Amino acid sequence: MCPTTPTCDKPPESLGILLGLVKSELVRALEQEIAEQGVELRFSQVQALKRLNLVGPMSAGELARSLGHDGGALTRLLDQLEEKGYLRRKPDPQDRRALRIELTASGKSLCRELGGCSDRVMNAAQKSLSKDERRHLIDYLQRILTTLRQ
Amino acid sequence: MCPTTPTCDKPPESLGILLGLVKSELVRALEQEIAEQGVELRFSQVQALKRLNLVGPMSAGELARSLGHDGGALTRLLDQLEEKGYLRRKPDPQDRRALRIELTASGKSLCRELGGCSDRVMNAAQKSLSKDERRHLIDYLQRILTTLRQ
DNA sequence: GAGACATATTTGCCTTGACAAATATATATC
DNA sequence: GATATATATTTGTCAAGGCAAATATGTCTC
Repeated sequence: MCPTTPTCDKPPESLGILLGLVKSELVRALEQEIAEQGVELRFSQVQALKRLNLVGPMSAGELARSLGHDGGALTRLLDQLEEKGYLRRKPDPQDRRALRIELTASGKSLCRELGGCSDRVMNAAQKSLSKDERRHLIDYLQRILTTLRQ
Repeated sequence: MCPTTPTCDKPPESLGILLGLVKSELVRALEQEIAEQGVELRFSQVQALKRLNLVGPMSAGELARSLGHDGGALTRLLDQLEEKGYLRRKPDPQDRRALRIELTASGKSLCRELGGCSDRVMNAAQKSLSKDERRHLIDYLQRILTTLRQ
């Protein structure tokens, strides 16, 4: 229906671009939902809090890797979230170079509030996909990621 | 094998994060491949050139939309590529507000050189996916994108 | 235990890209 | 055809995040 002829208005996006488009729309949708709850947080900040809430305290490096951020970016993300009182940096008793990042009571309660928010957005976004298709999507992406990282 | 218990080291990524991780690895891989060809271009610049090469001259707005960029970002992208001599801005004869962006001879020949580069990277990345799975992946992503844009 | 090397975090610098305001032109309405 | 509104591009401003250097600490080898 849309062959790659020069006359075709919308040739299929390359995978790289498509991924970027979907991600930025997801970010936009989630940030809007968050804002409607009266909370002032960006996508990455929400993801960091969710991660900490899900797996518990961890080092800055671990958190950076799981969010796909560089160390420098994470330092600044932590600054913002600590400033807002949602988490705190504690020294790691085993390793004096490292930090143990943990949610404050306020951070945990925010995560409870925000809990459904993110699920709602993700569900709405994947409305047209069946349960199986959603699983496959995640699976394909994880396989590509694994390949790219060798 | 990896239930969402607090003791699990690597709970599944959220879709939003996973998309970002895959995209940034793809970008990194492509930029490295490009650099190895001795060409100094970033991911977005390559995508813009490929797009122009594929569908022919178009307005700045069209190009921006197909790359998922804002107008301002596109102006600066065009500045860089025009500076390097790969494209030129011509006035649109039908609409004096608009531009007609077209590749120069140098831009076209660069695209020929780069042609296989991007395919190689994408193929390597999707090595573990079958033809059908690759088609499904694109399909799922496009459906999500359509949903998000209402 | 001294030196060499690896790792965790922070900081500085820089590029990319979003958003909004400005400008120019097109289109529609009266 | 004058006015209002919509669209195309450019520019200013800003925040996010990548990379590299700096610092502190851990680990390994002799």
